[in-house]
Amino acid sequence: MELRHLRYFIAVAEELHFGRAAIRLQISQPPLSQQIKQLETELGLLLFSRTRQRVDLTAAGKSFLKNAYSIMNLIDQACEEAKRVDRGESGQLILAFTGAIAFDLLPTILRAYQEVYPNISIILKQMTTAEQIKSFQKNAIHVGLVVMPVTSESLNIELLHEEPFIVVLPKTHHLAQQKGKINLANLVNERFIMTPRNSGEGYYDSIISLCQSAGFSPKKTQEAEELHTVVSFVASGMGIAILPSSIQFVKNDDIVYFPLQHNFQTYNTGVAWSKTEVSPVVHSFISFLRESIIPDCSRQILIN
Amino acid sequence: MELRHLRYFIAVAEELHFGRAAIRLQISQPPLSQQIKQLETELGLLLFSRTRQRVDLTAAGKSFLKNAYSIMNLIDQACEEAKRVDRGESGQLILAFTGAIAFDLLPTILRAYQEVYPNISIILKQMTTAEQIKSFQKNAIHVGLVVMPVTSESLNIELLHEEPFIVVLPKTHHLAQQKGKINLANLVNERFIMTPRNSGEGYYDSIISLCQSAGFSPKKTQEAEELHTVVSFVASGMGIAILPSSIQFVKNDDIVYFPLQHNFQTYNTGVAWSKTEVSPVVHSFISFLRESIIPDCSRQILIN
DNA sequence: TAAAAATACTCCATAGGTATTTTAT
DNA sequence: ATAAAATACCTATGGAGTATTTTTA
Repeated sequence: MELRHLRYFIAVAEELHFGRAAIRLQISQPPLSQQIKQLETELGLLLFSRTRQRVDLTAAGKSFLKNAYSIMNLIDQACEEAKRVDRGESGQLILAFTGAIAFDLLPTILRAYQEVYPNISIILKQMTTAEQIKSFQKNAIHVGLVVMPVTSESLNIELLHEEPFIVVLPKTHHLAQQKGKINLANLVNERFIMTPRNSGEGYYDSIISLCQSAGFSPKKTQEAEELHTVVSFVASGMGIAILPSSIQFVKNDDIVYFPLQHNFQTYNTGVAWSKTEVSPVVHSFISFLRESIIPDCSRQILIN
Repeated sequence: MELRHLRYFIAVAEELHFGRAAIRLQISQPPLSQQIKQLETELGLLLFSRTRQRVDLTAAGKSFLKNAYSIMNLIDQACEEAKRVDRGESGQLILAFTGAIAFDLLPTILRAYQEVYPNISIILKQMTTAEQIKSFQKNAIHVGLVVMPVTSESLNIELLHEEPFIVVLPKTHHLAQQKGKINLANLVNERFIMTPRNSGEGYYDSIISLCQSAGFSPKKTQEAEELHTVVSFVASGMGIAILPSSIQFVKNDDIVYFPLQHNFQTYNTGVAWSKTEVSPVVHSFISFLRESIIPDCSRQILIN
C-alpha cells in the first residue's frame, strides 16, 4: 500500500464517482479504477459496491475511510511537528541554573521565552556551576546558566548578565548603622562566609580578588553551597558576605545590605552550551537570549 | 510523500546506517539515499546528520520517527478494522424487538451473541411488529425480531422461536380455581384483552383463529399496545387474555396462568431483515441466529 | 586511507494515458 | 441506448540498479 492508494480512495469515497474523482485527482479514470482495485485486493475486501447507477461505500469502506482521514491528518501533523522542531519552536530544553539567579534573572528569562516559544517544554535543574560542567559531559543538560568565568574546551560560554557586588552584614554588626557605601578595607578583620571553591570558581575567585585589591586576604569561616544559605548564615551572626546585588530579593529582617566603594568588579552570569550541540531548540534559545535578554541586562540591579 | 518514504526512513532511523538499512529493505544503497533525500527535500529539513563515522537522527528526525511509527500502526489498524467489518465481526447493529421477547428470548440472544462478537455494538429499539416494518422502509433498523406471520416483499423473514399460548386469568376469576388445562370453548363468554391489529397482525390473527377453531369469536374489550400492558389489564379484572407462555416472566400476584387444551397453534417470533441488506454485520448476525439460537428454541417454555 | 554516503547513468517496472469493452439500467 | 466502470494495451515517469566519486575521520 502507498499513500497514493489512500488519496485515491478518499477522492472516490467523497465523490462516489470514479470519473469525477479522477478529474479531481488530475488523472484519467482507468488508472484510478486500477489503483482502487489494487487496494481492495491487498485488503482482501471490497471498499465500494459498484452499480451503474451509483458507487457506494461498503461497511468496510466506511470504516476504512474514517481511518484514512486519521492517517492523512497524522501525516500532516508529523510534517508540521518536524518543521517546528527543526525551527527550534517545539521540543524539550533541559536548562540548568545556579541558585543565585532563581529570584530575578531566571523568571525574567522563562517568562519572556515561553511567550515566544509556547511549544517548548523547559525542564529546570538547579545546580552549581561545577555540577553543570559535569552534567554537560554526561549530556544531561542542554543549556546551563553559570557563574563566570568558566573555561572549558567543549563549551560555548557567553556573558548573559552582570551585576555589582554588595556587602551583607548582620543587623547587629557595628558597621550596620552607617549610611552610604562601605569601604572594602574596613572589612579586613571580618570573617567571610563563602561558597566552596569546588562548587564554582567564578564567585569564589571574585571575592578573593576583590579583597586582594583592598590589600587583604579574607578570613574564611563557615562555607555554604548556595548563596541564599550564605545569607542565612550572615543573619545568624556567623560572619559577613559579599554577594551579587540580586540577593536582595531574598528578604531577611536580620541583615542589611550596603554598596561597595570603588568596586568595578561585577558578578557575572553566563550561558553555556556544548560546542557539539545540534539541537535547534538550543540554538533558538541562545539566539533568544542574545536578542531579548542580554540587551536588557545593561540595566543593573542597584541598592535603592 | 509516499509510504515508501516512511518505510525507508524508519529502516534508516533504526539501523542508523544507509547500507544496512538498504540490505534490510532489499534494495541497493543509492536509491535509499535518494528516497531519503526526497523526503528531506519535501519536508524542507534534514532528518539525519551524516558523517562518515555515523548517521544520526536530528531533533526533527526523532520527532518524525515517533510520528512515523504512529502512522504505520494506524495503517495496520485501519486494515485490520476494515477486515473485521468485512467479516461482520465489528460494527454497529440496530436491532428492533417486540416487548414480548424482552424477558427471555432477547437477553438469551444478546448474551450469546456478544460473547462471540464482542466488537459489535448493538443498538436496541423496542417497537411493535408494525412499527418495525415501517422502520425497515426508512432504513432505520438493520434487523427486527417480529411476531409472525409477516408478509413483506422487501424483507427476509425466518422463524426464530415458537412457544405455546396460555390463558391468563385474574385470580378472582371463577375458572381460576381449577387444576390442569383450560378448554378454550369455556371462554366463549369472556371479554378478551388484545393488542390492536394495526400494531401487528400475527398475534391478533392467531387469537382470532384460535377462538374460531373453538367455535366462537372473542368478545373484545380494552386494547393495549404491549403484552405486559395486557397482563396489567387482566390483573385489574378488565378481562382475560391468551398470551405467549413467556409472558410468565412478568410476575404478577393478581393473575393465574393456565395451559390450553387441544392447542397446536404457537406464538411465533421471527427475525426480519431487508432483502437489499449488504452489511456483513447483519448477515453474520442472521447466521449466528440460525446456528446458535434457532436450534435451541425447539425447547419450548411451558407452565411448570 | 578506507568506509560510507552521494552522485551519475542506465534500465525497467509500473503508474498513467488512450481506446475499447462490459455492465446495468 | 447510455452512462459509467472495467479491461486491454501502450507510453513514459521515476524507482532501483551499477559504477563511480566525494567526503571525513
